[in-house]
Amino acid sequence: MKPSVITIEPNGHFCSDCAVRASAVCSSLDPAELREFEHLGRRVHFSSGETVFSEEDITTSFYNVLEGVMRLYKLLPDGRRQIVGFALPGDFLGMNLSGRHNFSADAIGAVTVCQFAKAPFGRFIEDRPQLLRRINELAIRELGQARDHMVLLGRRSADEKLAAFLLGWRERLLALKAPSDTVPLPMSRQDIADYLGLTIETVSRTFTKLERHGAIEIIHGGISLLDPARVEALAAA
Amino acid sequence: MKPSVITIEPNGHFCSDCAVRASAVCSSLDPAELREFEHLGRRVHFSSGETVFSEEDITTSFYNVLEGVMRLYKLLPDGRRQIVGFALPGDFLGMNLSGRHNFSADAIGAVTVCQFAKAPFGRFIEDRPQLLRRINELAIRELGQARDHMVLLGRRSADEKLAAFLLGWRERLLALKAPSDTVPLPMSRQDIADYLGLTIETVSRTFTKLERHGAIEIIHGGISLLDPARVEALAAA
DNA sequence: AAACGCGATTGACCCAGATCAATTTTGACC
DNA sequence: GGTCAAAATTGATCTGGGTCAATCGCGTTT
Repeated sequence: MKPSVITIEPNGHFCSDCAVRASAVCSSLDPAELREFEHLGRRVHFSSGETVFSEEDITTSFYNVLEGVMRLYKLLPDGRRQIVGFALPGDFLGMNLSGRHNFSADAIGAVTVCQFAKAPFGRFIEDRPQLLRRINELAIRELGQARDHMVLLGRRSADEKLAAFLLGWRERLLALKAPSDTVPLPMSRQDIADYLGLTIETVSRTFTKLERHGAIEIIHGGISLLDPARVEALAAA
Repeated sequence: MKPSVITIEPNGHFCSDCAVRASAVCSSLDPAELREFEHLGRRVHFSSGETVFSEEDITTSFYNVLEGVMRLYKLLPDGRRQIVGFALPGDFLGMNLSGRHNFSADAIGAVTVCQFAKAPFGRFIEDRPQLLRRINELAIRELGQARDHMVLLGRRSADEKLAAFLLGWRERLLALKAPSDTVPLPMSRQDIADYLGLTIETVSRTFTKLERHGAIEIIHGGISLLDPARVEALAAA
């Protein structure tokens, strides 16, 4: 889909009111710094399915996710896709060494990001090591998640993959909303399959199987964890 | 295997002569800083198969690999293993958020590391943002490698996995030694299998198949790339 | 040099998950 | 509310890679 931007609101907001103020990279900035920081970023909206950046693109911006969900993925030349993660509010995107994004990012549903041009952001960070430290923390956290995901991809069965995915996703949403046994799944079955290294049919069948066994209920736009303990047992296996 | 240390040489070396001086975290330090840094680390040797640290251990040290190869892995409760990477000279280990290593590390063959106690290293880094920046670079590089590996684990066939592994391993060794079509493989077949999400039998059969097709030759302690172009074609697929 | 042990290879068979092929359900738009 | 198109489900069948089981090669020990 084309990367047409729906709305741009330069300076139309305040960092101090920002939903991700406490969790994003900005949590490392004091109020004075925040006021300066405010001028560097602009809110940009993307609608469902739009591509925020592509794998082969030269990196010109960093992004702070404010609202919505994004899929982060890599494609093989023949079209096979691996989703390497889902980005949620508070996530920071765009760090790399090569000068290119090494994965692509699409909006799943409506997404708002705070976009920073690379150069001014780089200058701002220069004399603020605590911001660098925060970015480093986020990178290290992601690295840990990436390693966990390698275990899932390399060594777990389809049932275990699905169960671990549901629990992991619920866990991540915990930071954003009240805990609940109803787990919204804004991404498609194909997205889930490409995240777990499965096919869409296997994802569908496995959901149905879990439902037949009374572990979950498939509801509109997500699933309900009827028997969390059973799902946890499956995921741990 | 027990973590018995073979040799300890406190201060028995100089950073300025260090083999990894130019590539490791220390490349961000100037000569004066390096002399101070020298007092923080101590060389520690491990022999083949010894565990340097374990997944569940509280992190008390950071490690800079000086010589040798290590396998970094995670275990599932039932014993399934996923190797999340191999560490080579210049690699930096021990960064984490939780206060615990989130993977285990064993020596493959003899290994020498430069070990830093967590607290003094943390203090040293405090007012040296360029060291922090260097650590961040290494973390981002690893994150990119981790994402590539997810694609391999989730979406590639056994043939592609092996071919990509051989080329990737050769590529990494390029930074350490002269380029060559002879690729040493210090790790066991089981290690390769656990890195690629395969079984030892499939690794063995796939090597044999590549050899029958004239793409590689299996030699003692490694393989020889007879037809690198063909292996590249397989890996790209 | 015989015996041992362990990693690697090879063969026979099997099965989890892929592939192929219909439906069925959902949702968006006149 | 009827018409499509896309997403999801379900069924039938196939297969890549796993499992189980020898066997081989080779360095080590006695």
